[in-house]
Amino acid sequence: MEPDLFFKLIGDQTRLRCLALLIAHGELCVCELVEATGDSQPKISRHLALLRAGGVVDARRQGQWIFYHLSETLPSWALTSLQSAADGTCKTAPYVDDAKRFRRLAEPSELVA
Amino acid sequence: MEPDLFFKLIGDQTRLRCLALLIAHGELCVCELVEATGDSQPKISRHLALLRAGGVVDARRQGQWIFYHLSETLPSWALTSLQSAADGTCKTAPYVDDAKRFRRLAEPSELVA
DNA sequence: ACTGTATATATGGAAAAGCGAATATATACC
DNA sequence: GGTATATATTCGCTTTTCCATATATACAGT
Repeated sequence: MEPDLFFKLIGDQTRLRCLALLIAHGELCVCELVEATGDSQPKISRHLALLRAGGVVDARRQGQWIFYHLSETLPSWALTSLQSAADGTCKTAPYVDDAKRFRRLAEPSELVA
Repeated sequence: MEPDLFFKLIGDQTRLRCLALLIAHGELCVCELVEATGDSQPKISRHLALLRAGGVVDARRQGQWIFYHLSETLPSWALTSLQSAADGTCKTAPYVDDAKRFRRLAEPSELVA
């Protein structure tokens, strides 16, 4: 894991939005990220593929869905950076709006469950 | 300070090499960074200008030299990220070699001083 | 004022990254 | 099998990024 490549991967708003959501919620499928961000599905998918190729996230298929989560093999400095990034985004647009949008989407199913 | 722009700035090897040296030594002039990295002066200067424009570093002129240091106004999440970046680079090429080269350059003048 | 050193900027070109639109693949359900 | 949903990939295009080279500016010493 090359530090400059790691930070280059992190240094994109679309990817950072996805990562912020993944950090907050642990594991999300593509369609949840698509709905939370309001971005197109191919766009999100493409950025997730980059994050996965770079070893930042990992994916798990469950039926129709593919769930993404932070890679377990991230070095500690990378994890710390991601946590700092989350601190930096947690009160900033558009990340806050993503979180709100996601909560609105999640609530109904949470109530059912 | 937009998180994605901050990380994009950090996500470049040349800039990360300069930042690693600045974090380790507090304040350095351009020519020291040029010699420690072995990169060309215009290249280093341009990247420093980007870092300064982005509010990551600040500069202070002293006679002929311009000394660069981390900006004092960096939000804490950015500082934490930079420290993590330093952790990630401190044992990796080419950052380690930069540090060695800098130490070789600094030693003689240290002895004089 | 003139020269040398330190630093900055401008130019031009190559490589990479980004996007939308369309298409392809994989799984689920009937 | 056939249709619907979830996800991935490809294509053509535009924008950005990075570099090397050349040039400009600022200060120091003489």
